[in-house]
Amino acid sequence: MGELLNKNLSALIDIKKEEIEKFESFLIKRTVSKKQNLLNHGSVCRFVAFINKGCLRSYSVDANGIEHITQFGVENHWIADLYSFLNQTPATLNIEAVEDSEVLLLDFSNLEKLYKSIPGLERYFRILFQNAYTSTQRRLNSTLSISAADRYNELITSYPELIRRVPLIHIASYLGITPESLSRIRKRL
Amino acid sequence: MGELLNKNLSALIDIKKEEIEKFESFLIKRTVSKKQNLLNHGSVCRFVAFINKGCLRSYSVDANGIEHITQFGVENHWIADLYSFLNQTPATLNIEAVEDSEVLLLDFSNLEKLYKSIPGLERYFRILFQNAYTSTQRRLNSTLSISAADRYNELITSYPELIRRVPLIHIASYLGITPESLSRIRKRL
DNA sequence: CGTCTATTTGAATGTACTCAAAAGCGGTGG
DNA sequence: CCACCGCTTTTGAGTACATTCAAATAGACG
Repeated sequence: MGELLNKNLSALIDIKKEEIEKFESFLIKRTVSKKQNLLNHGSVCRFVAFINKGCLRSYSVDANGIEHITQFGVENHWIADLYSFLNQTPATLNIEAVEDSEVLLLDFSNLEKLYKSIPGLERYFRILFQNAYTSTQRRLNSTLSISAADRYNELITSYPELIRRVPLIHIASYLGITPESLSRIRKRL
Repeated sequence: MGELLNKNLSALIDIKKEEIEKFESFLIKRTVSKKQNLLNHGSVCRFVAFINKGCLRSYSVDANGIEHITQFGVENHWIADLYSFLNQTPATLNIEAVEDSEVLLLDFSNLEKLYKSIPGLERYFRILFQNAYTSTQRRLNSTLSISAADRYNELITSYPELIRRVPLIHIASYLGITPESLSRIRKRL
């Protein structure tokens, strides 16, 4: 079901074959076609999703109707409205497929069970959250420290494939600027 | 040594008395007086610090010499340059005491040892990072979605004591605006 | 081929910025 | 205890940059 997930787990923790099988037995496979939503804001996020194939984005919509992208997720990464998931409160984020995608869903109550029966998972998610935390901190710091143009350059050098897979309108949203501003930044290069 | 830490641990995980004692035996107590640095950017962050008393801030300095505060830490919270700590690379952040403070330092190599000998710690830090991650995401989202004035209001309603303990110049830096702008925002209230 | 969305371009606007300076405040030493 | 000094906060004026609004062009997809 999840060779990719299998590798992902094994790369971070020592985990037995039967533990992986158990883990995978709790996952639900789902396909999400382009532009389709995996999560709608307002409903509780009942899962974390491991991306097997494709690309998704999570975003909020502000009071003026402007979208703000919190995360792009590609193969081998997890995506969710984590705050909603952890507190089982209505989501503030939407999650939408940028490409036709395939995800493995892990349910909230199942995750709690799995933490108990596969102790190594605590370590796995500890490392995952640790990395997610530091990269979000770095992104926040960039947002506060450097110009949109520099952030754009940083982004395309760190994730060059993103430009090919994601429309600029979403890149602009991720960077916190308008599509018009991004267009002008790109013209100057 | 750390009644506060003791409570903090016990609130999140099941942990035995002797495990807490073991944990605490690896901690080094240190006082940091106001304006003194606990960490200088450029040197490797060898510790995570649990704040027993006082208030510290972590911040970066950008190419124009402007400070950007990544975190305020008060009693019962941890502070570090986590990226530097985890990768044992030179820190990009400075950590400075805003008030006379007392911290308990946990060394990098000791933490790895403790993860092995006290399995519950994985869970403890998993939860800690999980929370840190979601709150940083929410802060990032606020930075991109709402005006500085609204972010200021959000901050003082969420952490009213911060205004009393931290000079406005630092609040401005945390919000990503100049002290002049913050002063004007406050005048309009 | 036609429609819908993404991207680009232009012009006018506004908000936060910089720079400069004054006022306020806290702490230290004589 | 008061005077001074340094740092914080406020205020003012001019500027710069991304934004908004509008419209044209380009691309993707059925």
